[in-house]
Amino acid sequence: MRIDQSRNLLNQADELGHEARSDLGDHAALKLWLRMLACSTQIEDEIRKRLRLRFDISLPRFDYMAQLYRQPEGLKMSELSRFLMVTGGNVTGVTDELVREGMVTRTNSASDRRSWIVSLTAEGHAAFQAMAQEHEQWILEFFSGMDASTVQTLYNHLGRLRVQLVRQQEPQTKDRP
Amino acid sequence: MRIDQSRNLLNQADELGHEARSDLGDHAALKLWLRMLACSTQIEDEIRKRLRLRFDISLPRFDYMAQLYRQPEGLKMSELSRFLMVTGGNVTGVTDELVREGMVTRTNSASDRRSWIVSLTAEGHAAFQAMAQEHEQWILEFFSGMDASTVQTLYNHLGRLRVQLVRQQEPQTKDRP
DNA sequence: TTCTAAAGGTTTAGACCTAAACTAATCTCA
DNA sequence: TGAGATTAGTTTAGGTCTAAACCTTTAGAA
Repeated sequence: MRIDQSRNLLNQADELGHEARSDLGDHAALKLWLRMLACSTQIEDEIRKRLRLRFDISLPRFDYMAQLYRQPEGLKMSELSRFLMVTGGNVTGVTDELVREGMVTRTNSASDRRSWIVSLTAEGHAAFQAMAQEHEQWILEFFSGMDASTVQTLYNHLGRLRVQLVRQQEPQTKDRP
Repeated sequence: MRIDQSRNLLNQADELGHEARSDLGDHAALKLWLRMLACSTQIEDEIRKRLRLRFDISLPRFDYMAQLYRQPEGLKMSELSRFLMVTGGNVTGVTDELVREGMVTRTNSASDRRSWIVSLTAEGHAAFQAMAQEHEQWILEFFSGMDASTVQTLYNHLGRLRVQLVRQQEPQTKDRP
């Protein structure tokens, strides 16, 4: 057979999935990025799979409910769109479905007749709480091989990375006097 | 206004995007995961945007060409499907498009009349090379705030994480004697 | 007030992906 | 050898997302 199936797990991790765009140069940053992407993709896919299997819900809808869960007073559609980083049309569709299933309600905004205020129903609140609890256990499982100080180190480094990314990609310094 | 818009960048990084599923508990692993997801998503979205802008190509097609680039002798459709972690139907569609644009060719397999061997044309090879070079510069830019030793540390930690994930999620030990 | 620009939300067309049904070729093994 | 299982690839129906056109309401300026 052409493909050597007996290579060890470490080499496998190098070649599986996204870690394969790097054949031009081999700068460390590129390799880091591809490995980070591979990890994220793998975890996200597994979460997606488990959410579908255990609760018959998609990840985008889970994220939608998570945003409402932390905002008991509800959110405008446009705020949801911004927080979830998806288009308004998408929010409209997901909201329609979740309303149909009794998970959220649309209320007229008192101050703006164009707006809706969307919030979780009691049923939606309870449903999300149950899902979130299990979701957190999955994450603990995925990272169970990493000791606490390593987790903290990674968390700090990625925090700095994130700040830099935000700075790089939003260079519009809109100073309002 | 209800939303405090004057918070600093660090707090912003905490609350933007995916880092918002964590209101139930606050275990470190969960926070790490959400931050890692936020970083990956942000970088990936930016790459997607730039690929579209500069080369009018989608990220999936870029990844497809990357796989062929490192396999000059070509790949079977099924191998592409496995390496890219997408369904066969998807590979069929992307291949059709890239063939139509002269980037790849389908050749009959000598040993298996069911199979195609897909490989980059000379034009496809050159096109990918140009894109990959620029792509790598983008990555260097994104990680430019991180010193070399930090990059290496992250790379190693994520390597161990990846190995563990593979172990956890493929527990089927198919020993063939 | 009234005209215009902007913002909130919806609809529509289309990109990209999957699962499942399908055809054709290959493999297995009694 | 030959029936059944498996594998390679394609097609189809449907889910999720986006961009852009659209309508309504609000805000700002003359």
